[in-house]
Formats: sequence, C-alpha cells, structure tokens
Amino acid sequence: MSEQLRGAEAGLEEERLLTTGEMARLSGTTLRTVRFYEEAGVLSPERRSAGGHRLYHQRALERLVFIHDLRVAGASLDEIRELLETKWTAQNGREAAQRIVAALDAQIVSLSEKVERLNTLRAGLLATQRGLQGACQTCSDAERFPDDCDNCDVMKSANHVPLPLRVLWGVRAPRDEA
Amino acid sequence: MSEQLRGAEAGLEEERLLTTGEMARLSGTTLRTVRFYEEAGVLSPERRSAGGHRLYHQRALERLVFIHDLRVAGASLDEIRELLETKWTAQNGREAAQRIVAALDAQIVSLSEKVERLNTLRAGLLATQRGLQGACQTCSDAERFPDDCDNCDVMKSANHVPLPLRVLWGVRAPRDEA
DNA sequence: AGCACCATCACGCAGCGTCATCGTAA
DNA sequence: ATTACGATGACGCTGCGTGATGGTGC
Repeated sequence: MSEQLRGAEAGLEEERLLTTGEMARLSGTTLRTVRFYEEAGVLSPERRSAGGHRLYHQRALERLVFIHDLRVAGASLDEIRELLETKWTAQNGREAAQRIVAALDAQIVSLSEKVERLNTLRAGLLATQRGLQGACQTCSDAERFPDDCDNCDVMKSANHVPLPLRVLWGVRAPRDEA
Repeated sequence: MSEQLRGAEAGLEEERLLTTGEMARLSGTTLRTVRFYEEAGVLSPERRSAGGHRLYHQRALERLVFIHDLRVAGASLDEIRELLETKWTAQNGREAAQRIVAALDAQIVSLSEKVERLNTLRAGLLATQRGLQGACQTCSDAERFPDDCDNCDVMKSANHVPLPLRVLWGVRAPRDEA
C-alpha cells in the first residue's frame, strides 16, 4: 500500500507549473483576462508561490483555451461556469453526461447560426469588393461621384446588388451630412 | 425645369417612413439599440414627427441590418462609423473605392479567422458529445465516476481526445472543489 | 378616451483595458 | 543589485439591458 503510494508519487514527473504570464501568452489572452477569469470563478491556480505569484497546472492552460474559445463563440462566463461545473454537481455519470450533452447542444446550435450569419456577411463583403474594384476604381466622373452613384451602371447593372454595397455606396444618409 | 422638379417629386411614391419599433423588429434588434446607434453616430432618422417620434427611411433599415451584422462579426461601432463615412470623406470615386476595399479586406480577414475558429470549436464539441454518448451515458460505476474518469477507457481509448472532453471530463480542477 | 407605442433620463452590468504602485524571481 | 515580471487596487470604457415617468398617435 505505502509502496504503491510512494511509487505513484515518485511517478509524477515534477510537472512544471506555469506563471500567469505564460498562461496568457500561450493562450493568446492577457494577464488581466487570466486574473479576471479567476475572479469570475472559472479558472484558478493550483497554488501560489511563497511570494504570492499564481502557479497553474498545464491542464489549466487547456481549460483557459477552452474558456476563451467559448467566449469568442459568444457564451457568457455564467454559462461557461455552469458547463464546467456540470460533472461535479451531477449525482452519477449518466446524469452528468446527459446534462453536458444537452448544454453542448444549445451551444452548437447558436454557434452554427452564428457561423452561417458570418459566412453570409463575408459573401456580401466579397461581392461588394468585386463591385467596387470594377468601374469605381477608375471612375473620374466628378459630376457623378458622390451623390449620383445610385444611377450609375455599377449600381444598376448587377441585378442583385449586395447589401453592403447598397449601404456603403448608396445615397448620402442623414448621418453622413456635414 | 420646374416641370422636371415637380415631376421628380411626384414620382417619389410617398415612401412610407418607419418608426423606431418597426426598425427594431424588422432588424432583429431592440429600441434601445436603435437609439444607441443614433447616439453613437452611425444611424439617424430622416426626421422627427410633430410629437418627436423618430421616422426612418427604408434605406436606414438596410443600414441598421448591416451595422448589426458587423457588430455580430465583432467590429466596434468606431470601425463601423469609419467604414460608413469613407465614401463621403474621400476626394473622388477612385480613392473612396480603394479605401473601402482596403477596409473590407481587414474585416474579411478577421471574419475568416473567426469562422475557422468557431468551426474548429464546433467540431470539438460534437466529438465530445459523441464521446459522452457512448459508455458514459450508461456508466453506473459509482467507484470510478467522478474522480477516476481519466483512467477510464473513454478517456484513453480514443487516441485523440478532443480538448473540450479533456477539460469537461478530466480530473477535478481546483476551481471545482467544494 | 383609451391603449399601444414612443421619448428621455438614469442607473446597472459584463468583460475586460489601462494605469499606478509596489513586491517577487533568478 | 539590476531587470523583467507579477500582484493588487481602482478607475475607465463599450454596448447595450432595464426600469421609471411622462408624452404621442390613431
């Protein structure tokens, strides 16, 4: 018994702990973010150094990356905290697995919607670039340019003008007035 | 001349102006957002009613949708305002087109990166669901469940465990303690 | 005259950024 | 002992949400 324990302890190859700065750099976040995530209750160091510096497990780095990914995806820290705690608040493995799968379902749905929306937007922006890189790039029609573009071929020829082009190249909005 | 003007005026088919609420509903935003965008200098009503109610052109609705899309994509209202003003601050059509194309380039790049990242995350979440829906759903091993899952087949068999699964199903983080 | 709608403060909140000041690490 | 790095406040900022209170439109 004590043999096994000592063996296990010796087997732990002195895992190198990470500083806050290393966590930030390796995850693509900042010091402030790492500390804020601790305050928010989603990430904490394994221990502190004698002088009070935070020291993290390498697993905490994966956790940080995951949290940051979910934030980029639009999840709130509240949602993220719940997700991370699910396994430990469930009564048994079955329940934990089910609840996590359900929570992930919701995230995946909103994520898919967002991706679709971003792809649509990107397509519109690209189409707008193509539109502008044609005639407008060489346009020297000082009579027509700012205010009469709506009547130019560029805006009428294409039978479906992308929304960004209509907005960016259309008539002056009240907001754009002097 | 006056004939033309009168004709043009008569030709304008009494465009129906939109209220703030209609703008919000039709764009999927809120009253607060529409008003805030005005305060931020990116969207303004064509005029006010006698009683002070905002009245918008239909073009303003497209503008609002575009602004909201860019916000979802992660652009700041400052960036958006600059983009929307580009055409009117440039000296000629060529310069305006070039500057807009350049600005859109930057947006498209960051947008593409984001889409890629979200797709990667989604793949990880889906793989995590698949992992959990197997053995864990029927796991009744009360000895093993919460703390020893790392040594379970589920976490060792797959030669590449997705990051979310490692994080969500791995050993207890300090943060998850009582 | 009634009911839905809108306007204008005003405060609140998440998720950090950004100093300033001071202690730690090697 | 120097130099880089980290800790701890504290205040600031964006992009809205959320009332409260009172006027508008039809």
